[in-house]
Amino acid sequence: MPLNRSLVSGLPAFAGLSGDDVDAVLATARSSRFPKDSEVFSQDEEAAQFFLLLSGHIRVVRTTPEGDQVIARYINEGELFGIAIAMGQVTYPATAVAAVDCVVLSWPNAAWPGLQSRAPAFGANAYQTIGARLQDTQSRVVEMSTRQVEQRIAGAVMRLVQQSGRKTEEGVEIDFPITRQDIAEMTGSTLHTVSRLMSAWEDEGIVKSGRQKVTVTDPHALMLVAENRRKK
Amino acid sequence: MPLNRSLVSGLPAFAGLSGDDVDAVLATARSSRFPKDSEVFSQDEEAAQFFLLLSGHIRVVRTTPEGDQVIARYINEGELFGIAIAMGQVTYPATAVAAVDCVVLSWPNAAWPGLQSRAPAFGANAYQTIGARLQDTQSRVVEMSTRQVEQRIAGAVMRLVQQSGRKTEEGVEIDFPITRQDIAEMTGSTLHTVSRLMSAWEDEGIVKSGRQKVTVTDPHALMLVAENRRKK
DNA sequence: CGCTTCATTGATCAGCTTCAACTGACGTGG
DNA sequence: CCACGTCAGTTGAAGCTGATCAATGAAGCG
Repeated sequence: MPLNRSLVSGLPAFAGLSGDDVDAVLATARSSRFPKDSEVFSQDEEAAQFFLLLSGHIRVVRTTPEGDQVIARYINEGELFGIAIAMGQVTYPATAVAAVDCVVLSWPNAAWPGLQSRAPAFGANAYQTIGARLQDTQSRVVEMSTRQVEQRIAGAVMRLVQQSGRKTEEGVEIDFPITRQDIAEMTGSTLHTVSRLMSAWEDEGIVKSGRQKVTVTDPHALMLVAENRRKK
Repeated sequence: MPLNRSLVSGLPAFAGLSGDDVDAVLATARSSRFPKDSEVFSQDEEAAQFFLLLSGHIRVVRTTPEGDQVIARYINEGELFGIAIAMGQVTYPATAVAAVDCVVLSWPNAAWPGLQSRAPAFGANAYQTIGARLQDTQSRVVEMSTRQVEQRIAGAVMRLVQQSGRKTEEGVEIDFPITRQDIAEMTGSTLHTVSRLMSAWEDEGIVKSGRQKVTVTDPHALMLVAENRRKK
């Protein structure tokens, strides 16, 4: 069963491609399901494919030799991931875990050169994705070097709701289950500190949160926290 | 005066190119000198060119709106930098400062598409550079999240001597002037902490350092410090 | 229902920043 | 060429942020 171009035609990764080009790219792809908590690929594993997330949310995690985990990023619907091939990497530098049930497209790496020549815009979009991630990651280094934990956590939560927020009657909720531990691993902190701060924010009416759930009720106030301009 | 291909033919950025291709790439380049402490390009400035460092050392710095500075990386001889064009960026995300007198090649961004088709391997090498920097930066995030300041500083010094070391009779010296403040800005620390730790290392016979100068006399011991496996 | 996972909250403490003062090296202009 | 100003580095003291340790509670799951 061939994949329908309407699945992907609106995505940034396919911007600038003709309908025929889209079909040509899809011809070498296949679609698969990954249940919640399953791994799409694993750190240091030989990179044989690259991926696009059709639906769901994926957590990209790096583990140190000592066993410490750091969340490199969350992948949202429509984004490419695992594109080691486009960076000239032989292995995946991190593990990709389905944060919820996911549907992904995958291409064998062997298809990459052909796609490059058949639809150069597709390759260019992939490179742009990598460039954007490099900038994001640099910004994260700057943030970790210059802001305190509370500001970093506030910033991380802001970004999560902006990229993966879902409106509810209470505010904007992060669209997938996320623990205090997860937020700690995104910010270079501990679940204890995250818990304390989120409790304090809840008292101030900035967020509402529960088990694996975070809802921002006052985004403006959270922004002020992130910028350290809140009146205490 | 045309540039001689022998200037660059051994560099990774030109790997896989025929001699004619190298000449074609060089045809659109021009060479210029930047004296110590001058800026090659500036953060948020519109990106009009991309660069390759022929000789010298360049410091790439990000400045926050609050005025905090973070050193994103040092560029070594033979490396591409300022390749915003390859990441689809309109402005430079950081400032590039000559750490010593430098010679750089520069290309107008307008030449990029032509180079891509004339010598695709050149483009591929640029993308590989970006991919490698993304991995480096991710590793830095992991390091900042999981290691203490002493380990991070030791790791940063190790990397500097590996990438830009020059053998002397005392050990391996970092090949350009670097201050405690610079090392602090690379590691998310302060010049005071860097100074204290380097003094302690000097007492232990691991390094010798002076004004804008760092020499590692016992790389193995420094590695142990970086891995937190030193017997105190 | 018992077990596991996730979250909360208090108490303690240390690693690192911040503040402050001082020293020595460099270079430059009179 | 020397005096002085600036820059880089050192080191002590104090204090705070955030980690660590510990214990308890609540929610979900098999």
